[in-house]
Amino acid sequence: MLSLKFIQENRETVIRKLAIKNFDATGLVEQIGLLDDQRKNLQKEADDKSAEMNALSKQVGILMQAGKKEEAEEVKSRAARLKETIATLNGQHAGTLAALNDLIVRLPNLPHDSVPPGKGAQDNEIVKVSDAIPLHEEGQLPHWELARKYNLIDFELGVKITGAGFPVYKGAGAKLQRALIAFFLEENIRAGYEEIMPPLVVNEESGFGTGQLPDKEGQMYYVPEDKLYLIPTAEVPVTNLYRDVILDAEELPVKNTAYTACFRREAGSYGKEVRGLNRLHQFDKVEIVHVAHPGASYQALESMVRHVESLLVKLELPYRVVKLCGGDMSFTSALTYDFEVYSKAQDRWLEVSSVSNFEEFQANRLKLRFKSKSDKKPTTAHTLNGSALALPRVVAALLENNQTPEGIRLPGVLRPFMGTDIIQ
RNA sequence: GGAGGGAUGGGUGAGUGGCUGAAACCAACAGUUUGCUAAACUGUCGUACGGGAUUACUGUACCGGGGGUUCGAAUCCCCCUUCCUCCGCCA
Repeated sequence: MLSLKFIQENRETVIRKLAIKNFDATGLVEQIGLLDDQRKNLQKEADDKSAEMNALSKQVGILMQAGKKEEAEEVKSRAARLKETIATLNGQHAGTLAALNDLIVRLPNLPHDSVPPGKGAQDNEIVKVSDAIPLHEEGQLPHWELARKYNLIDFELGVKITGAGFPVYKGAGAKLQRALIAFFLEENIRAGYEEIMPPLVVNEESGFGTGQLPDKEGQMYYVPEDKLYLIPTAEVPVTNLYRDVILDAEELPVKNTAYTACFRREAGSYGKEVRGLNRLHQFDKVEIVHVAHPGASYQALESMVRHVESLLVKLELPYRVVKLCGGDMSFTSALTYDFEVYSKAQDRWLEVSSVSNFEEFQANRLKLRFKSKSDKKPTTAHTLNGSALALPRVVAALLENNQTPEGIRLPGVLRPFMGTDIIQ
């Protein structure tokens, strides 16, 4: 969420920038202004009455000790009447604050100045395409057929034991998962990320902290008995590590990486979008998370983009980098780069990573701040995250792009983890 | 799952109804002293939201979280969370 102070001091900017995201904030900003005035007035009034109350209470104590019982009783009854007034004012204040919050959380994050306008995916800006994009050839098999041919993944078995979207990886298929996870983690650690292995379920506070709740509630699996949510991404537990935290300025930037399974209900998806590995309810992903100084967060974003790119280069996959337009960006992001790999047999671009700077948006909710020794007040940090990388579509592209009559040729970097460079 | 005991500022830890936003010590930070380091001394040393010439100063709230009793709660009562000890179960 945006901070109330920022909204109040930058009303025009908020409205102008959110228009890039095709969001008309005019009414909300105005209502927020009105409610904020109301809130301040109520607080002043309630605080003043409370001060009065505290003074009276103190007086009662002094009178009692002095043995002036009657006078004390008189002051007591005055205080009792004041108490009701204060309760009413506090109630109104709480109500106003809640209403104000409801409005504030409806405002999306402001897009960065460089975000191009646009309605959807067709307006995204392609910032880079790797060399040598292979041509689509007839007769090549899509990954779901290759997975069957080489006995790597059994989709039907997943349906039997769980349901659609829960594939069973077998043999070299299972090993390839482990290999990719290990490869990504090792690369991330080498790039300075500390590995985290977090819980796969989180509580409600964490869901709110990163913004999955309340609006994306239906996209998460939920365990009602324990009020726990299965994580849709490692971003949730890892970023929430820093909820309600004031870091020392010297600790920045925080760089974490985590492998987790991810669970998504994906309500409303269908057709070729969900074929094979294209969209799953459970999948594996290695995530990178940054907590950065506000002055350094875009530098951090660039370094994450370069790092993710290096992974795709090492995997020898054809890829492109896309800067999302205002209309295609998420609610919480200020700037997002998507990485897509080309799938030859499907003749499609598949998203394998999304790298975003959320600036203060998540940190405001998380109350994630930092302070140097000389600072009087804490400053809100910036958070960023990205996939490095999500497995299923990488696997799809690896299988489809590397099919040969002899088998699936694997890139050299996986050899140490697979023990071979061909799947037969 | 059952029984009992805890949760106080960065840390240790005092505080059982009023002058306590919280003693003391440690750590940290700034200054004085010093050839440097150390020591010593002095000061600062939580967060949020208000008021204010946005300086000074000042109000309110917060002692794990929520509710209650009271003129007044860190302190008493209830619920929850969590940690420790014991029992049960268990990878």
